Amino acid sequence: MAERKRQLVADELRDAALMLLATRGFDAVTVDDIVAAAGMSRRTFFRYFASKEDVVVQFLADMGTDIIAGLAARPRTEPPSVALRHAFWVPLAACTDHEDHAERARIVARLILDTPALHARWLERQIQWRSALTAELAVRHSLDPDTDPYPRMAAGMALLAFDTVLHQWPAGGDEQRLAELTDRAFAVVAPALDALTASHNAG
Amino acid sequence: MAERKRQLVADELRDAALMLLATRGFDAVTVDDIVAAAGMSRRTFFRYFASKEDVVVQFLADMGTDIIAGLAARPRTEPPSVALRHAFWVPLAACTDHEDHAERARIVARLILDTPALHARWLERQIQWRSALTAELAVRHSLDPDTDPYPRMAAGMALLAFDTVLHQWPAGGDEQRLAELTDRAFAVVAPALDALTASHNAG
DNA sequence: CTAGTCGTGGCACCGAGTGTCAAGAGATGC
DNA sequence: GCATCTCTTGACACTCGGTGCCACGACTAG
Repeated sequence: MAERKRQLVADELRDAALMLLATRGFDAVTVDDIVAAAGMSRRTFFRYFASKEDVVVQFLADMGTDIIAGLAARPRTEPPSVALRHAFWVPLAACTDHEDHAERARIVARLILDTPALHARWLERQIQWRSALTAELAVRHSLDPDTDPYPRMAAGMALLAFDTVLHQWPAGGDEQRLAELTDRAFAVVAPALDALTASHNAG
Repeated sequence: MAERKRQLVADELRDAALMLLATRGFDAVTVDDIVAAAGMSRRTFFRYFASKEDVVVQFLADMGTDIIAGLAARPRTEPPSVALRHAFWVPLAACTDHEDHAERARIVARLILDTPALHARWLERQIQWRSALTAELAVRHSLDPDTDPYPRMAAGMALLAFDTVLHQWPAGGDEQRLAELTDRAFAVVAPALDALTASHNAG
């Protein structure tokens, strides 16, 4: 009951923020502007979001856990490139499901790529995902993540593919090409990802 | 003449900052602490460094340009993995040349990896390098960096290898292993980097 | 000795983010 | 219905990073 109200307030804040940020740009909007538009106090804003950047980046909060869970759900017999591509594709496809959700996601993507401060936060988030992915890949292939560079770098390559897709997405127009972009990006890193099976058996 | 004094002041500031930051931690040291230790005014600090993070990150300013220049200097007949590994190895080896310079570099590396704010800046710097590397790789292989994902991802993979080396460097003890770490890291991404020659001729 | 230039310090200011406290809205118990 | 307890909110004050502005002092040219 109180939880719904909390979510409602957060949504109100987030919508007001996204609208202002997308139109005026990140740096030209202060937190006071946002709370004025949402009709709340400055202090309340920081109770719901840890920082101004957080309003935008929190948008991708669940995506990370979904990716990890998706990877864990893939059968271990699958080559790394395939398992990782599927794990990343699921939340990416979810973004394009709902019409308004997709448009908002593109706004967020643009905003993140255009704003240095947000880009930095997005990169930090990526690093968190990479840590989790590294751990998952380590157990998946029975490797020590501290000594063997493969798990960390495999996770990094998957994120690199994901980042490339995100970079090309707002630029192009069609949404259907998202799948194609994803396939092409993962195809580039696939040779290195799947070279594990040989080097693993060898080393 | 005046240039030497500028450099002298900057060094003074940087040394004082690094000493405090390394011992007390990044967040526990204010700019006022730094300028007090260096015997200068707060305003002067920001004339030499754009931000508190900049004191640490500027340490790696020249490295990026060196890497790009190093890549441009490699013969085009070289496979991408070899050319990139050499380009990254040169400034990395330079860090280990001078004794004190090496120790300071390790302090900086630790500081960057341990501090979220600095880590974010380092990632931003990496992105700048990636842009330059992408452009260089694009002309190097006659590809369009906007449509073909390879240049961007190849640059990203090289940086991923570099980042992995930096991550493993302060953890281990020996400096001689730096070359070994670099070789191993680049060996992981080499299959994807050198798959270009086949896909390029095919596509 | 004077005039122009440049680095510097001091000051005021903005914006992000935090701690603290009082007031109000509900839910609960009598 | 009323007291009470809790949870959220708003307001104020404060710290700190960062910037604009201006005046002072040093250094140089004529």
